[in-house]
Amino acid sequence: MQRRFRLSRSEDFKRVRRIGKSYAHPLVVLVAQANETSANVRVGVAAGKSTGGAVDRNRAKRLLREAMRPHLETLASGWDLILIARPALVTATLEDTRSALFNLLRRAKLLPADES
RNA sequence: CAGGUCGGUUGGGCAGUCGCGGUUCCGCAUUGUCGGGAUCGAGGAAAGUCCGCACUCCAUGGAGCACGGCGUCGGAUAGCAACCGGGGCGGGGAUAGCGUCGAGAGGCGUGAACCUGCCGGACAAGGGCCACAGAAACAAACAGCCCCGCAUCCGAAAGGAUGCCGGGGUCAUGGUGAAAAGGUGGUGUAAGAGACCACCGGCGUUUGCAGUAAUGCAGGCGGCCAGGUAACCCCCGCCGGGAGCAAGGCCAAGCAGGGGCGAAAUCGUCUUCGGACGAUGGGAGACUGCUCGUCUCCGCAUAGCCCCGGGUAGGCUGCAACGAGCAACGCGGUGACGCGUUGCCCAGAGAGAUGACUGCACAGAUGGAUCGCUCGAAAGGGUGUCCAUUGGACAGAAUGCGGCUUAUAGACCGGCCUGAGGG
RNA sequence: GCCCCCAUCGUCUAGUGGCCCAGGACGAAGCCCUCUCAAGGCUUAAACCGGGAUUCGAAUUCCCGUGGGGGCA
Repeated sequence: MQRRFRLSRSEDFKRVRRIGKSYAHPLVVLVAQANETSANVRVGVAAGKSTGGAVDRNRAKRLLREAMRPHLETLASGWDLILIARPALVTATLEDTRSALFNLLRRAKLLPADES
């Protein structure tokens, strides 16, 4: 996932967490907020201390970024998303993460019509 | 070969596809959050932050005190208390092994490699503490033993016995305790005691030998014996200014022009009579606890590099390297480490890059085949081959280095000690 | 990333190296009281974060680790 699709500013994270809508899954939590000023989708990835050590946190974030990658070009633009890793994600495979993320994106009605 | 023990190396390989970050080059009807190429991209602990440095800031890093740290000897280093090699005293190794006694069980003596803890001073001086128990915790007499006196009794006397009696000697014996003025044997004595003697143990001192030294071994002499605790205060010696890359520098933006602290003047010279300069004294601040010393500012209502409050959470730099640099080889050293030659330029993010999938081999583990070799009477064991399943730990750089500590599946290599057999 | 601090029953805490197999309060359990509950009374259980060192003796002193908490642009 290239940097231009990433959410990085601290204030952006705070805004999305405060007023965005959240969707939960045992592996991952999705927080979404519409943002007209942004040209494309921006995604932030987070893993708290409860996820594990530095190795586990990095792996969880990599899995989420890799699972999100195919959706970046097709998703409706103007959305800021945050993906929060849960402890069970450490033992999940890439396929598990993909299906969990697909499930969440559909529930948030972010997928284009032909994919859903 | 068996058993024990210690150290070192490694920390997964190859290929393909997709993806991420840095550097650099090229391209463009599209100069961008563009496209393409080349190249580089985690560790031995990157971790804990326990020590030590580099570097930066505190104007300079000055003296003394306070405070803190360290403390056997020698070495290594830019530096370190922690690293390396020795020494001493403990604990383990040790139900090893060896010797000896024994029918045996086992007893006694001695006990390697190696691991591990501690290390100035308690005789240079001083203070404190040592609960409970115990008579007494650094000096002491509870019981006991012994002597003398007195009283009573027995006795003709000599003398003997007894004592809620008195005075003294003594620590051998008893009990307490973690610890009670060396141990054994003798001499000695009223009873005893290093009071004296022999041997042993310990301390001090001295000579010789070995060693750079700590120290060890052997001998002589001496008082004959001095409790423990300094990871309690303390004394002696040595070392240390403080903070830390969120240090620090630059730019942009933003909030403000808020509150607190706050002194004392005197004299001289010049004067255009407003004042200026100098000296003494004072105040604020810096040197991060105090004093001195040094420096900056102020001068009668304000200065201040002071304190509080308020604001910013963006970018560039520090910061990605010619360095206490890395690799290979050689030499010196037991080793920490040093020297030389050659080659190399080797991660640099910023919500934080090194991953995913597939295939192929390879260590290893488990199960099976009962096929081969081998040990065995057998049960069974060892090893090879084939098949299946499984399968690679701990863990992620954030200014950089040296050491330590902690976590770590396995694989490979080597040293030392003890024992057995063979040459 | 860097720098500090803390750890004692379930919770909050006290505790000069020995008087501590660690005291108190709340809570818990049992009993008494009451027609029942509450209150009250009595009783009981329950802890020094782990390991090593110093010491005759460690919750306390020293070292190493573990787990929490806080501050710094």
